[in-house]
Amino acid sequence: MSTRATDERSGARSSHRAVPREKALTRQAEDYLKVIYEIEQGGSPAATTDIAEQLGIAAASVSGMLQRLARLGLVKVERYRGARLSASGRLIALQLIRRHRIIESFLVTKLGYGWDDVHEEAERLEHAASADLVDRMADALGNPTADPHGAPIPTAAGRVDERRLSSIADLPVGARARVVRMSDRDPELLRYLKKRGIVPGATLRLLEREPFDGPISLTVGRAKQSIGATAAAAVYVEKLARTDR
Amino acid sequence: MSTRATDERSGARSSHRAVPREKALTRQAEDYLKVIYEIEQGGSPAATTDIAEQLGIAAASVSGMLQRLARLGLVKVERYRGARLSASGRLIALQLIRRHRIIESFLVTKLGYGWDDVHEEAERLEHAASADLVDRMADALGNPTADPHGAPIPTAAGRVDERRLSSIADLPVGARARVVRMSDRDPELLRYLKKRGIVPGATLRLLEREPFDGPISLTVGRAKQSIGATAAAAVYVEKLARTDR
DNA sequence: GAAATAAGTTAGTGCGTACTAACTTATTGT
DNA sequence: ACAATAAGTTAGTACGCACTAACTTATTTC
Repeated sequence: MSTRATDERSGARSSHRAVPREKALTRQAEDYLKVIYEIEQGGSPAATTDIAEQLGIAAASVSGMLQRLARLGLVKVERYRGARLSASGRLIALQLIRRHRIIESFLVTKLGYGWDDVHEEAERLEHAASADLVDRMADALGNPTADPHGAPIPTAAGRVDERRLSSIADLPVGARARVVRMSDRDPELLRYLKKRGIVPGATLRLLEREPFDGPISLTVGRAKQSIGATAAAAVYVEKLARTDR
Repeated sequence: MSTRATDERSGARSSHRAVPREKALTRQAEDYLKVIYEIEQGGSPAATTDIAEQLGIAAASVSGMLQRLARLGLVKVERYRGARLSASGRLIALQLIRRHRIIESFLVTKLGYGWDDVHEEAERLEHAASADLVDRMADALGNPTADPHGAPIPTAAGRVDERRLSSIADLPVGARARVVRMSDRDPELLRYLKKRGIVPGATLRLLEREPFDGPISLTVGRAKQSIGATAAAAVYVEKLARTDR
């Protein structure tokens, strides 16, 4: 409650240096960095089309913005190959994700939002909230390490657990697993899954999987369920030893 | 906790009508409406230069934006005369002010911010927070009717107490008055005033006033103070009958 | 490995929102 | 009343960030 950093988005002081340091990014630029980060988590550089699709804009617009971000030193672009975040771009993306997840947690815990319904609100607030505010929210929540969907919250310095988790869609038949986190994108889907008991912490066993993205049957607790491939891909799990009972 | 309006800033549904209905204003447009509202509270239409000064931009830029706002039916502009809000512009301004004040209250009450230090944060959040969020914050606070600086909070429908208050600067010598509210603009000034006991609810008596915007001496509680004209102009009061003790 | 297709880029356009410079209208002081 | 000054406007420019259309480079497939 004591050491508060001075506002980091006023852009007032200049301290003329060669490197064109953080000049208060626009909301759009921030959004690009975030989706590039997320796409990169898949292993390969972020392709123009993928970024465009995530943001719901035309691919041509992305080409333009990537050049600007490259000029700002936030991404490295290889022409016709895709973009990767630079260290500073990555930091910004992680801070944004931190904000997003803390805000989601706060909305759920302190303001009675449903966990399936906070994404959009957080999406807007993350660009407006100062680092100070986010730290205070985190304090008020007891500095949680995961958000309501089970996603890990990066530290202010940008450290996160980036382990790749498998989704239900990747599980072999017969495997037992614990739900660790789920995508926060689609409220409908989240409600659907919640109704079926598929929430972070739940334990499940995969019974069988039809080919061609067919239904996947599994037990959740002692209930037997059957879900589609899209739903399965949105649920990330941690495998449990088969010998667990 | 039940009836939540659908998001009012998505701008997705069209329902083609003649009137070009609210198409999700930009942050800037919203800011213009707010300062026009505030200036208009002074009695006369908002002059271009005044708007420019409040927003810290060039007058020429304001002329341009006023035309756009007029096109959107949010203000009425009389050339070379200034702008007034239309009914819909006014509503938007009041909703923004509602957001601002509820957010300020929330930050102070629930997140430990100092009342002298919330303005800037609220200034950003008010554009990002949905009506739903603001209502939830208001609920969590017990639906306060004034913010930490004593400013009245408009209802969601846009009703506010718009009585003009006099500032300390307007008080006649000898008058007793109670501090009702103060400008939230300048944190420094607020801290200065707070240190002197000049906060909403405080009672004071004006002892004397030097001419030419000279110092004003007054008693606050039983302490005697002397403050400058600028500080005095930022404190709004309600006169008390001289016979009060 | 050449043709077909997919992915990516450039060019040109439009809108929002700022700027400066130059001009016009309103107000004020003598 | 008229010159000086203040206030406001237009014109032209720039940048961010989107778009479509047309072109280029990669990848896939026969």
